[in-house]
Amino acid sequence: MQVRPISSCCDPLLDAALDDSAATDLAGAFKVLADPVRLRLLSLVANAPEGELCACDLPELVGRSQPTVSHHLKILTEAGLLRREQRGRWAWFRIEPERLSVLRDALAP
Amino acid sequence: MQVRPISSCCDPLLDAALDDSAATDLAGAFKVLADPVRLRLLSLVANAPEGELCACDLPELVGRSQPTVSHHLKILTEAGLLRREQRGRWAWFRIEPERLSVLRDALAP
DNA sequence: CTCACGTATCGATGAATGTCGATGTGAAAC
DNA sequence: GTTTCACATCGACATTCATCGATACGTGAG
Repeated sequence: MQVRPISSCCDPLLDAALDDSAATDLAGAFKVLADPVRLRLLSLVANAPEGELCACDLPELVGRSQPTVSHHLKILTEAGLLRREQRGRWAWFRIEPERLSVLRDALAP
Repeated sequence: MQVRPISSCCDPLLDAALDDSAATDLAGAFKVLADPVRLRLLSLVANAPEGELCACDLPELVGRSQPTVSHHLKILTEAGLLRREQRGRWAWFRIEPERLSVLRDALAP
């Protein structure tokens, strides 16, 4: 999946008609959230004890193989929804909550 | 695409970890918004002069064939985001704005 | 009843995407 | 240097989906 960082692209949906390019950008952002495994990864990291989670625990938590989890983590990170930090041999992830507010604003009335 | 009416399925993403079934429901809702043509249809209807738009005008407005537009309108209607009203030979569409707030709440902090 | 027209459905097709086994990469431990 | 381990990338496959031409459906007009 081609992923661009989620960024403010447009007025709220109900306030102004989208042009073609803004619609493509916004649809791309929603596509990142349109997968159950990615939503679970996001919510697991967001609700982790210290606000962060080791990638090593995620395949078992979401019931998918290690390559599949790695694939989804890359998409979430490239979208800017997760921040990756390497510690020794392990990768730790945190939520970047501001990115979600961009999408929330696009749905605002 | 298999579409279910968008309905509240879960606490906000950042407040509680999603279980498998809630994640599937929420992902399905975001899938409806994950297409640029559907987003343009939504915003065109939402910003129409009288709050409603005739399906007959939409293929030209979004640059897609009549069957394609009909397909997307069905998905949006089944998701509950649009309301369809038949008038004679024409179909008119209005926004159902409450459905968007379900998704906005799922992204709330 | 028949025709005209707006819309929905069907069938086919090409493109995108989720998935996983196999393998590559890079860093720490010995 | 070699081994081990965590993670990323690759290649292949099956599935899903957007798209459109052809056609069916349904409603109002004549």
